[in-house]
Amino acid sequence: MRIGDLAKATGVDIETIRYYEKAGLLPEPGREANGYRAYRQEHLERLAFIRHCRALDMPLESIRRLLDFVAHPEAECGDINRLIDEKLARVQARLNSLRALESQLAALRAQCGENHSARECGILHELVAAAHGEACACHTK
Amino acid sequence: MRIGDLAKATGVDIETIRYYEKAGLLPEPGREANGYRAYRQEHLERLAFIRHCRALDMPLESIRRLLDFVAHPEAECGDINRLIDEKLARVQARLNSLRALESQLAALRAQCGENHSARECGILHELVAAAHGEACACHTK
DNA sequence: TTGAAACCATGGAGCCGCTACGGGGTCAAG
DNA sequence: CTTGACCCCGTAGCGGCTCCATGGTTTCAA
Ligand SMILES: [Zn+2]
Ligand SMILES: [Zn+2]
Ligand SMILES: [Zn+2]
Ligand SMILES: [Zn+2]
Repeated sequence: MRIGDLAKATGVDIETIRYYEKAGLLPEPGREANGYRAYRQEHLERLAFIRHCRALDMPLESIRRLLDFVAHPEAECGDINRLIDEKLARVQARLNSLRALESQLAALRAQCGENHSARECGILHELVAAAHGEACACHTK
Repeated sequence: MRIGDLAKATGVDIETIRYYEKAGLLPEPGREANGYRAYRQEHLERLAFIRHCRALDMPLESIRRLLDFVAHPEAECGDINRLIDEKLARVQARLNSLRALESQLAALRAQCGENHSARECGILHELVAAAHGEACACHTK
């Protein structure tokens, strides 16, 4: 399997595959006589593993650690749980801040109805007023 | 006002202030005889404006455009509305994908209760199985 | 007066996870 | 013999900082 075949089989961009190799996530494949990378089934599975973890938005460093566990199945899995728990906590924290952000933006947006000159735009007014230290619609409460 | 005073007054890191200047968001201040930056009230307000926008997670490019409106109050504010609307849409899209991610991670986490060897870890099993093309707890639905 | 601590300056590298480039080599079909 | 589809490598760019190295300036106290 050449890199293009692997890319097609997994839906991963060729450059990304090479990047994973350089990042130490994907083991260096053998080479054909002309220097082309020659992949085998194990690479395909490994790449699928990586992409599945990426679909869960795990950072490459976490994936590296998960791959270590795959390679050393005798280790205790406590770190795996912790890794997921921490990721979950980060996602929930981000959810909370995004929810707050959503209502702030909505409050700000409500300050301007139709088109008019920027001078009279409620949105711009809020932003400038807040920069002067006054209360703003988006950050009250 | 020297850069350290401005930093203290706004809570913005000194390096970040210099970065905003280089990025064209903060106008170049005058200099003291020794080359130190000399800020005035207008810089403080401008920086507060920038930070307030950043608190709304607006990218620097959007802030640049908002500052253009402050400088040109006769322009129509339609673009301001659009800017907020687009940001709001992006926040909501991100919220949706994060909500999905949260339940995926929770489902995955539920695969492993207590500590045991990685070989028998439900989490690792799911991830490896998914890489083989089998169904996984996190992505069934 | 001296000397340490705290401030300021510049330019460049590093973070993450790619993505896009530029400049080349390889190989089969027409 | 040329075209096009592949492949190789190395480097730079994205955003929004953050940190570093190296060196000059100010400010205070001993
Ligand atoms: Zn308006
Ligand atoms: Zn606000
Ligand atoms: Zn487990
Ligand atoms: Zn899954």
